[in-house]
Amino acid sequence: MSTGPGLDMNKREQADPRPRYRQVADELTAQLRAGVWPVGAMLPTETELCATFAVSRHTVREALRLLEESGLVQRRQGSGTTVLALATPDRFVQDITDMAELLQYPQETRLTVLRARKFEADAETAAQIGCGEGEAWVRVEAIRRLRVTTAPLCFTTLLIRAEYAEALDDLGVLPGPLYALIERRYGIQASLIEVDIAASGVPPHQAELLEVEPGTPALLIRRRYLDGQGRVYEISEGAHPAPRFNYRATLKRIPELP
Amino acid sequence: MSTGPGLDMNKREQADPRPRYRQVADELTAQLRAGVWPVGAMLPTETELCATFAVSRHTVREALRLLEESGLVQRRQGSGTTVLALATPDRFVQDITDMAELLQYPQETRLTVLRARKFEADAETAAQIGCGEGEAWVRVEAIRRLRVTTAPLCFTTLLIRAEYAEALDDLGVLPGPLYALIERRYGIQASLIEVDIAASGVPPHQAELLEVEPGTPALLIRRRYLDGQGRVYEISEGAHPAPRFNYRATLKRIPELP
DNA sequence: CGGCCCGACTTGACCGGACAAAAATGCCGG
DNA sequence: CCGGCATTTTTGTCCGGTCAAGTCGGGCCG
Repeated sequence: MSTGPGLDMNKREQADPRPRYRQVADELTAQLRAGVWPVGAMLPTETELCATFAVSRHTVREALRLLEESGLVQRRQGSGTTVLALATPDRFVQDITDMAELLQYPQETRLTVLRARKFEADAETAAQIGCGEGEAWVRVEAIRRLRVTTAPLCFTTLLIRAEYAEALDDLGVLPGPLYALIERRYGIQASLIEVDIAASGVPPHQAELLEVEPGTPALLIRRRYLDGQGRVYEISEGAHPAPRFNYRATLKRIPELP
Repeated sequence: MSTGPGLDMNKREQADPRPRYRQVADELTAQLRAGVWPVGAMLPTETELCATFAVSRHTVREALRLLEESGLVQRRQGSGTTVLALATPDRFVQDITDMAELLQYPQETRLTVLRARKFEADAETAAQIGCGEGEAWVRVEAIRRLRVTTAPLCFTTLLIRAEYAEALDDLGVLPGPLYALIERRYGIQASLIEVDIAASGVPPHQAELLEVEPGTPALLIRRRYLDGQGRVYEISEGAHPAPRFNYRATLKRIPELP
């Protein structure tokens, strides 16, 4: 039953024979964009969506999975599907502008900027969805701005996530899914290694290797930060055969660095 | 800072009554890691895997989807499923080391290093899978090192992908899936904008905005590169309502930059 | 009135089947 | 020998159903 006009508007059958669930996902995205459901609202149940689009539940679920991977909605078993973000073209321009502006700051001060942005986003989202800033929903928009995703593991993602690890921790975003992916892909458990270079007394440019535990080497990717108190931080992702939590370690001075 | 439980609350996923397809995916991953199938080999067909694990084809497909998202295998309709990478702990250490070494180079020379690495990886993979360097499979390992994934869109990913856009183009990796995600999420078509700053005559630090077409503004994220001939490139991702291909545009001089 | 339990509702996982689409394969005639 | 065509193989999509697991709210009982 071709009820929805959105389903009928597939333009070129021969050029774009899109799968059904992609059509459903696109139609849902369009409705999200049109403001049918505001941020924080709940989508119709999967059964209702089946009736709406005249497809089976499997197709609806596949479409919802695509939307969830895109970061548009969030599904919770037993509860329902909620709208995470209103992804409009204006929002895209705003996001790009924000990130472009962020890149203009020196590397050392970006974390400070991000922290300030977090509270702005909290207030903005609170006003948008009409609840107090202390509510759990307030964090949605802030999290969206620096979302740690269940992305396929690529090292650039890993690196950039390590770069903002501290800010992400402040925002309440946990790197669990990423670690799960590392575990599945490499068969090891990765750990977040945090080093207070200022406390170690070793200048960052002279520190190369650190030991998390005696006899347990841990590789690290050098990333240096400077907080407001002039303390230098080095946060990295490394390979370490231990459960996931933040490690603190002291630096080891090395003689030479090519 | 807010401290809090931090990563501790993430540990509630310790007791896991894992879904079946995750068990299948883990078992397949383990066999991949054990070297049952070498890089470039083809996995058993889905029907055979159904018989092997005594599950339905849907479960096998879900497991293969997980593996594909993790970058371990590649599926092609009509052909089969092939092994992309042997993801061992040693490989993880090697990858981390590679990226850490890459980060030690100045930003301007990283692309040159990546290009050199590409040919090394080509030769290495060719020897590993036993085929000529001209074969298509040679690119597999190189692609894996800087894989453009169909990741949920996060702007850090987008930024870092833009940073290596030129290298990724050299490696034959096309940013199609990423654009498709941008399109679904924001309802617009994003484009890769390439600017030859040297030809425009405008110094990079004085150039802020560019016009792809008359009257069509395109935001850009500043990323400057220097190739071997001393030419400065600026490659960025922007919002532009046009089909996906690389744009060339001239820079516009701006008076001031904070 | 408050805490607890049970049931309705919703998503998660899985099955067995069916057909479509793309690639590989083999056959055949030039 | 080789190019074109039909067949087979393999993955992609979709259906309708079943059961499990988590969430939420209302009613029961202390």
